[in-house]
Amino acid sequence: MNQTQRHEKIVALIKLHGFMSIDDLVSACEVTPQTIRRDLNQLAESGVVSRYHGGAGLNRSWENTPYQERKTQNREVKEKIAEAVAGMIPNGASLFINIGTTTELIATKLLNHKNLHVVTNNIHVATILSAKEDFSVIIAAGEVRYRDGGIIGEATCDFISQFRMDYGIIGISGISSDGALLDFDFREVKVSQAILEHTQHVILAADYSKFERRAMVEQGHISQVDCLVCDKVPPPSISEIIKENNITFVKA
Amino acid sequence: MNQTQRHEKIVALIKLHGFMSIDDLVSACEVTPQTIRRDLNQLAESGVVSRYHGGAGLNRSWENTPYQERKTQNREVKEKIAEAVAGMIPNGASLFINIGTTTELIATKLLNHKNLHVVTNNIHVATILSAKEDFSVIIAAGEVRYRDGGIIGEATCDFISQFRMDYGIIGISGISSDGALLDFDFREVKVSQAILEHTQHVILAADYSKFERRAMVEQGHISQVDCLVCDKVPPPSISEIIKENNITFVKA
DNA sequence: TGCTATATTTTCGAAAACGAACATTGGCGT
DNA sequence: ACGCCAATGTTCGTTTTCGAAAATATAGCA
Repeated sequence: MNQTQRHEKIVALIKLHGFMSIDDLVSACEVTPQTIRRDLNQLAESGVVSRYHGGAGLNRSWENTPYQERKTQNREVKEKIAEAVAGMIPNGASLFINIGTTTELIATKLLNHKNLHVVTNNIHVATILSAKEDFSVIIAAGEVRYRDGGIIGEATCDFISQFRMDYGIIGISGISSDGALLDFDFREVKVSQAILEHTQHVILAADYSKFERRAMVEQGHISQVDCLVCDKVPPPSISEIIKENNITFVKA
Repeated sequence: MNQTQRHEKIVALIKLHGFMSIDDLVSACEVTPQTIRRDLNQLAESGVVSRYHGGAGLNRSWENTPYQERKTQNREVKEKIAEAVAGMIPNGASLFINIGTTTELIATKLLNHKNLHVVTNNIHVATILSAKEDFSVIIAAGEVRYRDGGIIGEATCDFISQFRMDYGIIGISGISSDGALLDFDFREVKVSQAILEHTQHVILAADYSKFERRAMVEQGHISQVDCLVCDKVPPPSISEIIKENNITFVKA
């Protein structure tokens, strides 16, 4: 095996496992620890992997995709919201889960449930939940958006419209003070609307920062929602709308 | 922050990053290296993470799903086949990619191409390829099979039948000596048939072990294929069929 | 063949990480 | 207040890993 080939192999192994110790790589490549060290140093130099004492792991820069960053924003808060939402879903229920970092977190919290029937247009949610043998996970068709793994488009809407589920879990980009639900991509909005229309109980998961964010496309109105889960009590204008429409508010 | 909270935080960080060095965790948790060491040893003891010199990484047991194991079987051979197949695809082409460990590997080798249009029923392929901004990745709808991330079912076939692509890349479970293509799941077979029917050039990627494997469901016949990529020359009976049908054979 | 460049192994002292033992802190119940 | 116990910090000798340098192997070329 050539040096270049070995480098490729090492990178592949690290990408597969997340981390490889020197010893692991020694037995995988059948060369001396020193050679592996030299390889790792070179690969680290060129920025392909991150060097650590005893081995090497995934490159740090990979974390810095905008999407991954968003994922760590407000993580503590989002986790609490996610747990609260997961607690509202009974075993055996059928549910929609749409695009969003929060909804993805909710998916991980649902892994201890049993016999859920899930329809989603989020490829990451599908991957997470398909690990459970007793879940039936159905993914919508459409174009996969590269930045967040969301599936959008007309085909997606048509597909979703075939179902009628117990729960719909949706995230949102922003909520304006008059209660309008806002998003950035009109194709995603269509999908969300389809979910809203084909669901018994709609649960909106939104951390407080969403009340201060503007977005371009109107997705619907908070009055279409049955339950709002948030980390803080929303601003007065929203609170009033919630009361008027008998929306359950859950503070995580 | 108490010990339990810190442990949770450590596990979360490791799951997020794949690997954390002692130093990283020290600055993240603001405790002594020794405390982190103690924590990591406890967590490693209870099997939550894997301990390494200088830090800790994701648990090894995660790799041992049957699917992940299959993925590393014959890896060297499959990589060569994958590279050969990827080399046959021109930039800007449209292609189907179906379920299979080999096809997944092919997807990773396609990452250096430009402007591909891909339709797939493999959730892992979709995840891999959606990382490229200039690709359009379309995923089929249907139920996600937990063991390999394949999407199958009637809806999947209908969806695929809407397209007409340049290339179809398919894997296979087994090939019998009379040239029949075999698989284990009849729902998957339907999808493969749909792909065969809606593709200009069908490329079959199969390592030699497939010629010795039996499977239950007949998916089609090797004569439907335009090109076979394999690591060795197939057995005589197959070679004859290949010649008779003018199938291109590529040895990786 | 002999020369040169590159890749790899071997060797070895320095630096880092390790674990064990001991000291300190901060609840918690009596 | 007192002692108890678990968690954390501190110290120190030991083990592991590191990287530089020298020795060896491999390949290409005159």
